[in-house]
Amino acid sequence: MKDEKKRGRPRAFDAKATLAKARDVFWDRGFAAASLDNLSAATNLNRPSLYGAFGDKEDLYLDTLEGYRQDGMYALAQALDPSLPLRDNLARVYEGALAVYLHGETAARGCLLIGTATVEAVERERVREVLGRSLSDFDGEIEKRMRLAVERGELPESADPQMLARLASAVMHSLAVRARAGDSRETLEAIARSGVELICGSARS
Amino acid sequence: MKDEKKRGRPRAFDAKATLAKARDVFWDRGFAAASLDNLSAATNLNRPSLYGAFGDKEDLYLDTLEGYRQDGMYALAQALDPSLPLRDNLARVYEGALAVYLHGETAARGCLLIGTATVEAVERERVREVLGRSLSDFDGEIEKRMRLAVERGELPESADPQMLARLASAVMHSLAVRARAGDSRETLEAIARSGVELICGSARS
DNA sequence: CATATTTTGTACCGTTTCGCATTAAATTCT
DNA sequence: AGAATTTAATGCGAAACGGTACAAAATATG
Repeated sequence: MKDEKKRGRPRAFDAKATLAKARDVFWDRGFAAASLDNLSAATNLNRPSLYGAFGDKEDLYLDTLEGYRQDGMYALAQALDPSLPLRDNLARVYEGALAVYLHGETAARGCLLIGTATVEAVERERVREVLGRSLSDFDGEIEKRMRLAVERGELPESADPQMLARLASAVMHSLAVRARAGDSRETLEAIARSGVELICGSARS
Repeated sequence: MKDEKKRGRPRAFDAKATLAKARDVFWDRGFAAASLDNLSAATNLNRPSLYGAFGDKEDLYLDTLEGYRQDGMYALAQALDPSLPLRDNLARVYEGALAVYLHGETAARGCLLIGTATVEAVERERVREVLGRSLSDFDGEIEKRMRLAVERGELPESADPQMLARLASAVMHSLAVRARAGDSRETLEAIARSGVELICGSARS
């Protein structure tokens, strides 16, 4: 399913690598301020090639968002390894997020979705749909782990897995915004630690 | 200090009302996607008048952000009325926020700062500065109330007012993002309730 | 009333924007 | 080898962009 020789002239670029470069442009500038010329320069692709391969600017943007979402979900599942205590799971989630969020040149980039899709969500339905789905998928994955924690006794029976998951996500949303607002790594790590403590606090383990 | 008769032709518009209309445009479209024509149409002001009164687009945007920040700080101080229990204070903060965030035509607008300034913060230092200051001022105001709560015994001595305040803000940040992502009022209210419960949970009152 | 000063409205400028039309190049199929 | 097909590259073009020059209008001052 990989190397089906297609008929015409072969592509001189790797679609995945191109998407990654386009993603970085959107990440820094946002969707609206990223011009096709910016994207063309960053990907070393002419505008017509970009257009032919990915569609218009919004299509390309949605592609990068979808890839980012999938990468995030994979990293989340890794961090939530159920053989580790819930506390460690959450700490790993935040640690991994901060590693991504703080990687910026002039200023930290935060989260691609929260940092750049949120602003477009009001007027672009497709963006709003991806953003909404990304957030709720994220919640859902954490919720699964929370439910397991209740079953195992890591959390008391009275704990509400769905709500705890949403609050765990809330801390991440805040880290994403604050990173982009210029908060220091130390501050963000302190918030992450306190978040873990508060959410796992009811666990007497 | 109000009605100093200035020399030339008087202004035919109210600066504050104009800023409010411009703010609405930025709120829906974001800074980058809001054109001077959009702003001119919404404010019923010609572009040169806009420019003369508020400077360039970024200046105008920063003005609206600053006004929004001040309004928010005032509303926050009101909600944190120290004659009420901490629980009620937090609930009022979130209730007031949701009333603002859910007011949208097609989709909910969320928070002007988190929804539209975050994306510009990376490349526009002045926006990043206002956003950072807004977030930390907000944290600080809640922190004051948290410290009072510890003094009064609403929270245990072991509670960390600064961190609890930052986590209380985190819930707000999440509400802001989720509103714009299309979450329902019911969902957001449930998150707010759970947030209050979790943060005030250590209070045995 | 004349002058100075500020705001308003029209029109315009150079640039950038997105998207596409067209042609050249590279590969497979016959 | 030649036809068919897909991609690459150049360049165009109409529209939108932010910003400003300039003249007309409206007020205060002398």
